This record gives sequence, structure tokens and C-alpha cells, in this order.
Amino acid sequence: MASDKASSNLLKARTPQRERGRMRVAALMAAGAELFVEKGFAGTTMTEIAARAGAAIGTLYLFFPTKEALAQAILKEHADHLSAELDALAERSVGRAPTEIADALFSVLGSFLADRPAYSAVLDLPGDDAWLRSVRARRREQIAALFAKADPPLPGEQAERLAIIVPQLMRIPLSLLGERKLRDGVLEELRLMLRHHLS
Amino acid sequence: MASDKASSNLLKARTPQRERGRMRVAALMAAGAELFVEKGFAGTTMTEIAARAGAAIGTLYLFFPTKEALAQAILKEHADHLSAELDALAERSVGRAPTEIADALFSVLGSFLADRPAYSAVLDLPGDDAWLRSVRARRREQIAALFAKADPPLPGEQAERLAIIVPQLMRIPLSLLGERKLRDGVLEELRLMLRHHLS
DNA sequence: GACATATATGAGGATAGCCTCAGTTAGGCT
DNA sequence: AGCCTAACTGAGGCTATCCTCATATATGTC
Repeated sequence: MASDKASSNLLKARTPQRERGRMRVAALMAAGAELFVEKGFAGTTMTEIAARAGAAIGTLYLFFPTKEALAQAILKEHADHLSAELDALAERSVGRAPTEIADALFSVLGSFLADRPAYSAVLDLPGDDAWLRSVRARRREQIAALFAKADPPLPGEQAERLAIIVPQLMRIPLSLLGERKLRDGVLEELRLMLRHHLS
Repeated sequence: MASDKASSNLLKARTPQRERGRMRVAALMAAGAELFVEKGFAGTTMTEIAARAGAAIGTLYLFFPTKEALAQAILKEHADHLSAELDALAERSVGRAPTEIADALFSVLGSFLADRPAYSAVLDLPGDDAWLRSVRARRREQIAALFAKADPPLPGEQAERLAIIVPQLMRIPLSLLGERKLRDGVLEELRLMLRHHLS
């Protein structure tokens, strides 16, 4: 084992070593996330991302070899965060009733999707990357497990269906950015729909 | 009124006059719709659209002055079609119960969205064109009116909320292209959810 | 046939965007 | 101070895409 530091250096991408680097990477990812939400992946230019982060274009490419790599890094961070929250929720909710779990899930997903709109923006990219599929699959499994371990447990097939449905439900109010009151009303209507359905 | 034919000729776009022209325009719009669904608006090139329609690039630009104009034409055709179907549904359903109306709406929207995936693909474009907003608003009003005229009528505010929710619900199963059985299950689950909610 | 108009073509101009690279600056370690 | 490496820079190469235009063919009318 001559070199013990090498590994994930495929010629160009660099992983931040010092504090300043880590801040820069964070700023670049934040700028990218904002712009992907505002103008879509294809509608956003790397130059614009660098500018919003207050960096030169070369710096952006120092840490992310590709526009796609940047999107992937953003999605990975958010997806890992959601996965952790779902794990925590799973612990909290063993043996709870399905309606209670549904409410808790509403709360977790609701604030997650509202705080991190880039998650949806990147997850919705056209094309079916293996990467995207695996992120979606993980989310599905975690949510399905939640319902399948409720008390009384939901049938496995229904749990799977709900694992697909609920995250999509939560995205509906997010499209109503300008109309706060209507957005809250829609969210409440959706919550009631699910409760009625699970009773 | 000297000229009774002029009007919408703004220097470049041409409206098909003969039968061959109409066929070409139809083929071009169909090709564009397919590709916008497969690869997104930004991911599709005008050259590719022309090629799939079996036309030269110049021919595409003969009828559509711009890529955006093509997308708008596609959306307009589909939106008009949906609007007509919703009008017909409105006539059929005066005085019906909300649950019945919901089922009928499921059926109309379900087959419309499945047959014309480009409608959603174009309607979801980022940016908020006045044009897109007006299409969305018209759909919302038509569906809200449906529920508001039910027997017993739903409160206006709830009708508006459902007008936003239901079309989004119907899009959920469409993302499950590969898994036919799951897709049907999800659709049925959604139908039941709405019925339970309206009972 | 002669004329007019709709339809068709595809090389190329103009522009924009991704990414490279040769070199510079900053920060820490001995 | 001297050195090493991370961090940084932005002009420009290369390619891809939108759209134009000068020209050619088909279709109809008299």
C-alpha cells in the first residue's frame, strides 16, 4: 500500500480539505439549488451558478467536474437528510395507529419539501438515471415500512401504494407559492382526505 | 374592411392552407409532443423534432417561428380539447352528487392525461408565462364550478381546493409507466380516498 | 402553358454554454 | 523565511443549438 491517500481522485474533482473549501462548496451547492428551482436544470448555466455563489467559473469546476455532478451532489445531500428523518420517524412510530403515522409523515415531508425545493426539482429530471431510481426506491421503501409496521398494520400492498402517493400529495400545495391562504387550505384538505381514508 | 383574410401574419409564421400543410403541421406537433415528453422541453432540439416528423428544419420554422411557439401551439390544442371535455362533463352532471362527479372527473382526466402526456410536460415548464397561468386558471375554474353545482353543492372554497387537488392526483399514477399493476392499484387507492373524503 | 402562391430544403451565421488550462494567490507547516 | 499544497482565476476552445435565407419544387388557377 504505497499511497494511503489516493482513491476518489479521478483526475479533476477535488474534495475540500480546509475550512474555506468547505464553505465554498456549500455556497456553490446552495446557489445551484436555488437556480435549479427557479429556472430548471437545463435553464441554469454554470456561469450563473458560480456568479451567484461569488466564485469564478473555474472554482466551480474545481469541486464539481460536471453540471450533472453538481446536481447529483445536491440531491444526495438532501436525500440523505430525508432518509435520516424518516429513520427517526420510524423509531418514534412503532405501534402507532396508521392515522397518527400519516399525520407525522405529513409534518416531516411537509417541512422537508418546503425547505428544500431543490430536492424535487432535481428528482424530477427527465431521463431515468440509475442514480435517480435508487433514491426514489429508498424513499418508497422507508415510507412503506412505516405503514406496514403500524398498529394495526396496513397490508403490504396498500403500504406500497401510500408510499408512492403521500410524497406526491405533499407537493401539491407547494405549487401555490403566491397564495398562502389557499395553500394552507389545500394542505389541510389533503390531510383530511388521508385521515378519512385510513379510518 | 379592406382585407378580410390577413390578421395573424406577423412576418414569418404561416398558417397551413392546403391539406398537405395541415398534415405536416399535425406531424410536426405530434413529433414535438413526443419528444417534449421523452426529453423535456430544453432537452429537445428543433432539428430532432423536424427529423422525427420527416421534415426539414426549414419546414418546421415555416409553420412555427420559434421553439416556444411550437410548445404553445401544442399546449393550446390539448388545453382546448380538455376544456371542451370539461364543458361536456358539466352538462352531464348538473344536480349529481359530489361523489358521482368525482368519479366522472377521474374518468375524464384519467384518460385525457394518459393520452396526452405532452399536456402536463408543457404545462409544467418553469417560468410563469401569462399564457401558462391563464390555461391553469381556466382549468381550475371549470373544475371548481363542477363541484360547486353538485347536489348538495360543495362550499365554494372547498370546490376551489378540489379543483387544484384532483388534477394533480390523477398525475400520480402516470409516473409508474413500467409497473402496470401498481399503477392501477394506485389509481384505485386515489379514487377511494376521494370518495371517502366526500362522503 | 403561364403565373401565383404554398410548401419545402439545408448550409451556415450568430450565439450561448460546458468545460479546460496555464498560471496566480492564500494559508499553513517546519 | 521558504516551501508545499489547496484554493482560485477567467480567457478561450469546442461544440451544440436556434433560427435565417436564398433557392427550389409542388399545387392550384386562369
